[in-house]
Amino acid sequence: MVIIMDTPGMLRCDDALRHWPTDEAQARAVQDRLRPRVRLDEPGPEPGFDGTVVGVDVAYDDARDVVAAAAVALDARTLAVVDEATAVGRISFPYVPGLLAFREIPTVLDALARLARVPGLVVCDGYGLAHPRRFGLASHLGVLTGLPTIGVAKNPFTFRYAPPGPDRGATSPLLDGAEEVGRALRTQQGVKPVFVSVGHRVGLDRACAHTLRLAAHYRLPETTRAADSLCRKALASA
DNA sequence: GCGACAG
DNA sequence: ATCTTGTCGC
Repeated sequence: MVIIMDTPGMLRCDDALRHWPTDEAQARAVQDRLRPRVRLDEPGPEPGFDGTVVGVDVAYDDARDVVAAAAVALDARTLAVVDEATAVGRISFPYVPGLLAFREIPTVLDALARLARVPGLVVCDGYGLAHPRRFGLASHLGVLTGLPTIGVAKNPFTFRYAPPGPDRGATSPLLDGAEEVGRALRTQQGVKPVFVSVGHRVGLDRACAHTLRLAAHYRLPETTRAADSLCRKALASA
């Protein structure tokens, strides 16, 4: 069912899924066990690299207990859509702040595995390092797949920030106390910033550069807009 | 104990 | 995330 591409540093995703936690205590233990495998020492692919940037997103129908995920691949140079894939499944975990990954990742892995090419970068809805235990959705997905990942969130979660300057590209630190866990990034003039954090194998500067480049026309990156639209369609026809 | 809380 | 109409503005 889940066939993940051959990536350096990847984990046995099928094992991870077989031992998927069923309660919050188990889930937190999984995060604590996997967190040391996050790699924060790589700059990550440079904007315009030769490969694909893949956006992933998930939509839910709690009444039917159905979840649909989408993965949309854009050419990193032209930002043209070159591939897309979807997957549907059962809801595997409730929404608990701090444990979002356990709700989203199984179906996202299914969708990712149906892409024709290995992504060069995966853009997630949500957070990576900016997480109570420094292991958000983007970091978790990165560690399981071995792929470079970043998180782009629409809300500051529990973190603090001063509003970035008014111009497109302005940033300000996203803070957990005194620690910078990500950045608020103004992607368009006159709109609320988005909140960028690193997931796995990507530095914060490049994470922001990719996000800004992907958000040339709207507040949110094209990757997440495309994935959001596709997973809703997949849910409607599931 | 109470409120806050990615999606 | 999701429930949901019209409406203000470019």
